[in-house]
Amino acid sequence: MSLPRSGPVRSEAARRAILDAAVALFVERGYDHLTIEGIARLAGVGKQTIYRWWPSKGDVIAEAILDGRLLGGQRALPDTGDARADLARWLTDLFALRASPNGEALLRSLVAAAAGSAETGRRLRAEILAAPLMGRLSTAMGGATGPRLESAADALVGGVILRALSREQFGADDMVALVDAVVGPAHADGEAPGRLTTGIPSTQ
Amino acid sequence: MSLPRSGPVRSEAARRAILDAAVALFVERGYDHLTIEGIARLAGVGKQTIYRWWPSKGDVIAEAILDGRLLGGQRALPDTGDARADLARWLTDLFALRASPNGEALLRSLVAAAAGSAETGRRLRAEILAAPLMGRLSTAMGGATGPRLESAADALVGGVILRALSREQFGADDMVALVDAVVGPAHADGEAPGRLTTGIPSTQ
Amino acid sequence: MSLPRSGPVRSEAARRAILDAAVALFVERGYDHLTIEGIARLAGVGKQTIYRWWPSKGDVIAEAILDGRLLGGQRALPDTGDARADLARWLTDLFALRASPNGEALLRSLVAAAAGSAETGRRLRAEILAAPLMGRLSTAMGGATGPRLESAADALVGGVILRALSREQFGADDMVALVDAVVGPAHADGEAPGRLTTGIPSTQ
Amino acid sequence: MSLPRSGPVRSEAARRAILDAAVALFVERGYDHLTIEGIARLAGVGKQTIYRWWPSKGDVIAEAILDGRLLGGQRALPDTGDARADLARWLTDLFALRASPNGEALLRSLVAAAAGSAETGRRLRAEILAAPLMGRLSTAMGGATGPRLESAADALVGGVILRALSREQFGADDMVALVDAVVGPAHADGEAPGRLTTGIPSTQ
DNA sequence: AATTAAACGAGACGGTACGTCTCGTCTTATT
DNA sequence: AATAAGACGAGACGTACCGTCTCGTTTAATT
Repeated sequence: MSLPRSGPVRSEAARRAILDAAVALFVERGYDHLTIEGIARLAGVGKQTIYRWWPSKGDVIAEAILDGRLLGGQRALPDTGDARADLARWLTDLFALRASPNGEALLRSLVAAAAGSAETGRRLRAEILAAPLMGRLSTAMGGATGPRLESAADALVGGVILRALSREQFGADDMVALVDAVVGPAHADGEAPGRLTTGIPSTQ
Repeated sequence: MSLPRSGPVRSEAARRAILDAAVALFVERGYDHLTIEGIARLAGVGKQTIYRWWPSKGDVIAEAILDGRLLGGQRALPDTGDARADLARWLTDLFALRASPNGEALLRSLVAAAAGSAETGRRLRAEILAAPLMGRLSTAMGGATGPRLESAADALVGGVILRALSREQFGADDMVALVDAVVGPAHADGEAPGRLTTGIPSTQ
Repeated sequence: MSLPRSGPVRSEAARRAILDAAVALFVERGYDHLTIEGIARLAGVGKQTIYRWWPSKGDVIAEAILDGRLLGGQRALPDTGDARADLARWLTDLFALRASPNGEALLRSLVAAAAGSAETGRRLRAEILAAPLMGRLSTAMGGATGPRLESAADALVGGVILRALSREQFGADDMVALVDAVVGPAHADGEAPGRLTTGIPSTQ
Repeated sequence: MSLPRSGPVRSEAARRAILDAAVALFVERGYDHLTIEGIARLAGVGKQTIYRWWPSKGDVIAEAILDGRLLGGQRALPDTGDARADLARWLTDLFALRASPNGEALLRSLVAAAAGSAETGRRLRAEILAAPLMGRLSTAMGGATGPRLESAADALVGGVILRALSREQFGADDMVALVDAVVGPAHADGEAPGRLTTGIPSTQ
């Protein structure tokens, strides 16, 4: 039951141009050098067209994330059969944002965007902590679910973010240590990895 | 062995006024509304006096952190004998930045500052991950040290940061779950807390 | 043949406010205490609105002169029938810029503006050497025109300016002497004023 | 009756270095780009050493003029026997400040300095209107002296300055016209130059 | 020789203004 | 009515100088 309305409808072309431009500038210069004027200029769009549909640059970025224009590839997770190694590998990729040049700076920029915009913060976590990660992590933890699983996921991703913020080197070994810290170390014998030895077999 | 130099010496009064003003404005308005002009105005100082000694507003904040003007109280950790509970309590405090009004927003602001300034990032992690936390965490983990301990600390603090960024509610229960995820769950019996109950020592 | 352009048109209100403010500050404080920020402040206008339309404060003043906001009254010339006396009187007025308080300082300020801005220099001379002066001077010189007339006008006005620059006193008598020097002295008898009495018309 | 004073005496080396630096920067960049800091830097001198002895940059320039570092060559006047031609030639030189590159800009800069500093104004006129010009001009005017002569000199030099301010072209012909306007035209016959040929003595 | 005091180089300080950039709002002509 | 364009008031950016004020060193005249 919406009011019938005449006149042109929202331009999808403009919307796309804006998001494309925003992503391009974000990747190139980072969140805090990102400006509405710059986006409008690059997109060939009037500033008002941006302000009409998004309240802030943070929300433009949030929508770009939702559209998969940022972080899109981050959802895929390798599957080598070794869940722990897969997780470590995926975290390494996250840290370097898929090995793109300046990927670590880009991750920090995403964090800055998240700090500045509630919507971006929500979406950033939702996208990173998406199904593949949670599934594999649950497996590695012997089927954990609920708050315990969520906390573990937060701990993993948060650990990576904290290292990125501190500009510390963070190599593959550290990622393994991080996974160990959260999932528990692998066992010397052939037993399934897991924190508990209650006899309930890890289904990994 | 520095070159002897004549001329007036750096004004400690100006330095203090600048850091005080920066902290006040940071707490009040957040990192991205923090401006050099605002700091200079409030501190009663010329802008050049700020630019003379700090390359950016991020470095001013970094020095404020180092001076203990921000996060100062964060180093203390309760000691009730129950290391796990103490850690959970301390994380709750961190999340809400010692229960100050807008404490969570302040934490996000610190993250934004860390994202924007390398020095702030380094110092933020260094100050948060200071001795008390590491000591207690090591205890709770059964004496872990080295990369394993650092990773666990990153995981704990990073988990809190990620939640803060995502604007999710994060109550005391969630903190306990986070500690459990990283340290391992408490035991029903009186045994020493630890991840493994098999008697097999952590080989890490 | 200009490109068709959409968008708002230049604000005449802003233009007027800027010129008014510039003139007020110029008269009050002189050219070298005139600042763009001061003009913007007094005019209630953003700085960019000034920079958008004028490249420098000199050009703002140049436009004010062209608008008749400065020197406006300078074009009128008394007409008592005695062209020589009229010229001397007018030069006296010019020297003291119509007897305004600080008029002489104002004249020096105009000279400073002319020295600093090409456009102001052009307009200053054009406005001062306007029709009334040239007409009367031509009469006083017995109908001179062309370079000879222009040179005489430059000599008269330049003489006044040089005295103003040197801060020498320059009274009515000196003005008469200046007119005499350029136009030639009055004759004792009732003959027409002029330099040559040979009856040979000046062909210059 | 000065108080006995111990301590070092004013450094002549510093004084010279300052004036040299001031002249160099003035010639290079013009009066309004001339700064005390720039002079101090180039002279290898503390700012206070300048402020100790001169109240403003205008007074530094005024002293440089007095020292003959600026306008030094301007006092010489050619002597070809034809006073009118000599004057025209000298005015041409003045206009182009002895044909130095940017000489005309330099003249305008001197005018700006004179407009801004009383002492510079006084000295500028005094130096330009020095003995050689006055002598030759008096000759060309048939022995005029006193206010009449001064007025004529002002008219000549002022005419040149006004043209320089207006950025008009001003060639040798115009200089001749200016001399004619002030001194009177040359005669076809060999008679002595002068304004009146009637034998009626100038009553001035 | 020791003392005293000013001149000197260097440069930190609180300020003002520069010219540029971006903000978010508003106005126009076009589609 | 939505758009591209862009003018507007506002104000922060980082830089350049202002004129004043320490500093520590150097240099003379006076003790």
